Amino acid sequence: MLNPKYGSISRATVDRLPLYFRTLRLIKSEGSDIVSSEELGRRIGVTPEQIRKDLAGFGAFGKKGVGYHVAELLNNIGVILGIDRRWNIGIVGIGHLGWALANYRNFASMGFHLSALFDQNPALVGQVINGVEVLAVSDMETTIADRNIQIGVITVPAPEAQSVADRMVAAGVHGIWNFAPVRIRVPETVQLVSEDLSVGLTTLSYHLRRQMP
Amino acid sequence: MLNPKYGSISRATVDRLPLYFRTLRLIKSEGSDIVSSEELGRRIGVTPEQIRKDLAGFGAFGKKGVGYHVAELLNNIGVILGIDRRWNIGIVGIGHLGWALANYRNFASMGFHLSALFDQNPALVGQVINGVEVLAVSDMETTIADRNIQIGVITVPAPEAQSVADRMVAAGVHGIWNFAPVRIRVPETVQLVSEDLSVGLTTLSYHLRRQMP
DNA sequence: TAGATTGTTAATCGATTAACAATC
DNA sequence: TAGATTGTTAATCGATTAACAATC
Repeated sequence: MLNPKYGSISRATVDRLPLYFRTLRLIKSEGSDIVSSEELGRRIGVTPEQIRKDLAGFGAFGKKGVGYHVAELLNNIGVILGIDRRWNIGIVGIGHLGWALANYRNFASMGFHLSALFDQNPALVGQVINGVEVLAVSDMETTIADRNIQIGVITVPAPEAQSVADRMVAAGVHGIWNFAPVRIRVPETVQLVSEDLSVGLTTLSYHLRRQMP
Repeated sequence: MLNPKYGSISRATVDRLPLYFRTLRLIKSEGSDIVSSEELGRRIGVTPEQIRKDLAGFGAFGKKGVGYHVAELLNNIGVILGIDRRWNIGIVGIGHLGWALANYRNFASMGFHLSALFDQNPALVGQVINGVEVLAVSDMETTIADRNIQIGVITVPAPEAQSVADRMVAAGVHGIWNFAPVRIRVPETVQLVSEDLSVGLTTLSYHLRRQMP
């Protein structure tokens, strides 16, 4: 059963859930019906205690002395993550990264449906990427409303990111996934997740420098 | 001066340094010579105490009663992050994402030099992307050695990622930046940073579900 | 039943925040 | 000098790890 007292879940836990989900899918595809926190932890690189603690925040999904039923746990985590339903997403800025995201097939298997693409470059408008036509940025507001787009993806240059976010919010998106390397501000009612590709590479460089000066 | 007792630095601190660096660059380009932890924190969305604590782990870069000299701090953080030198990177797997990374111009401004591209698809081999020719994956070992490539980027499908990583390590890379959604194992002497694009979108979905059931 | 493994409480560890003396 | 702001120490907060009773 699902624990109703949500909210006391740490950010770190939420970030691990997709890892659990992905690994459970793999385990299921291998034909296992049952998995222990020990085995799951070994494959992900997390302690069994951590997994049990994380899951216990949402409910009691396992059987003592047995383990977790793979298909059942997968289903429960899917519901928790909200990927048991369909989310319509729209990408603004069809540069290299936007184009790559528009073609990312893995998203579909988690309920994310590519509903619209936008770019300000007239040469791109009208082109079809992964079955979706690129529209002018001026069409953004009406399209977000018409196609019931809940999630906006920002892949425009940093200086334009805030204004795109503002327009997305005004048009009614509930969440923004930002790839522009700049801090964006949105109302508290809108969920914002920002990615920063340069952090990873720079972290690598930091550790390499320690090692080989 | 730089504090020699490195090593007690938290992961969270290292992850914030690139943000400091990026924002200081912006502040410098705006013409400011001096910045306080208060102002820097306001722009990044971090408390001033956090910034002072983070920086103090590496040395005393500020002037009491005054603040931080922007150019000087920028230079110091650059040295700490190891982006004051050149790192040669090679990308394996020129799909949508590999292609986007090969074209990412921001990397060059932080010392990352695109030195080689590899793909197993014969149709791609010989093509030139961002001035660099795509080579066959079979050429990987010799090219990594010849071109002194220190950082390998993995953008191949998950099932192939581990074997590509093994070959990179054998060929002598010191760090791996992995985008394949799978856990990769490397020797302790090799630095590994993994990105998982699906985590961000799934986190968004999790929070949206809380808000609009 | 005996062995295994969960869910949960307690102990530890680490990171953030608050406070303030040092000093420009 | 007075005001401002750093660097650092102490207090708080939160997350992870360890331990174990419950129970399949």
